[in-house]
Amino acid sequence: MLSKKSQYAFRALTTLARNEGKGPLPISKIVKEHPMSVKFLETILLELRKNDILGSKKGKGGGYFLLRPPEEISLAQIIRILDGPIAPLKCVSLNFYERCDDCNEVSCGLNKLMAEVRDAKLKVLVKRTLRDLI
Amino acid sequence: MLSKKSQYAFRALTTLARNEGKGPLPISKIVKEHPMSVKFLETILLELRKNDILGSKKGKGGGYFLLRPPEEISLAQIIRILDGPIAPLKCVSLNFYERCDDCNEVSCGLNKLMAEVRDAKLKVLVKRTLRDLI
DNA sequence: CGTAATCCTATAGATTATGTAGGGTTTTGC
DNA sequence: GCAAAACCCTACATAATCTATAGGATTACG
Repeated sequence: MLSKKSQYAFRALTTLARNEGKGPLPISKIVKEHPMSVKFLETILLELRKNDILGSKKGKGGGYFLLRPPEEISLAQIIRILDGPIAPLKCVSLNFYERCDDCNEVSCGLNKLMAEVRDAKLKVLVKRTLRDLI
Repeated sequence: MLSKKSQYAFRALTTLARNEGKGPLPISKIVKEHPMSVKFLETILLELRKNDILGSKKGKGGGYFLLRPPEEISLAQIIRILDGPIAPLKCVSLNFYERCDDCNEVSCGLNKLMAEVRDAKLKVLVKRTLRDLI
């Protein structure tokens, strides 16, 4: 399940994508379109900025903007930043791999199947971008 | 991410699937193959029994057994019982649907994409069964 | 009857998700 | 310059969920 963080992020990113090329958009404007806690959204956008999805401009007339065109920002990138692994198990995660110590022959059977699930999800989440969200 | 509950369940179910047709298998035997908390596994197997995945026999010589052959028990069934929805959003869930009140044109764009993700996951999770785990 | 097993429910403890608080810093426009 | 607008930062509060434990009650076999 997508966290609220990711859901809110996608709403804000939709607005930012629509605003592409029109300069920075302040949080106040985003919240006007999608009612939610300003402070909470602030922390989310900050996280996206630190992960090079968004740029920002301070001061009057400032705000947030996409660093790349919407079609170059996949849903997978956003979800990984805000929710972590897309794979159902860490031991088959591409970006958050962790060895599973209790991985005997059995859970390894599960591994293979969960890698299939991971690939199925990724096929959609990598192909689909913010452009598809507009 | 799969919960520990589901992971433990799959281990136990693997053992039970291997034991198919050989009568009930007590928890003590399962835990011998997969070291874990007996009590925790107990609550998990109970849940699977209440959801018609497992049958049980009480008393001496009792234990748990599959109610259907392994190839008729999909991973999706187990995950839904123990972890809930497979869809990334309740509002596109087939088995756990809930209306999302804040579903304007934007989150609905997300809806469609998340339904794609759901279908991609289901394609694997419905096709794959306990038989594939053995 | 004694032992082995499941059945049941409550709750404890840990972790994560969600949101809030309270300021600090930078920039702009007058 | 200075005030307002906006982002920046971090800690904390609260709630929910996950994980696991406890302690018995019930049933069945020999």
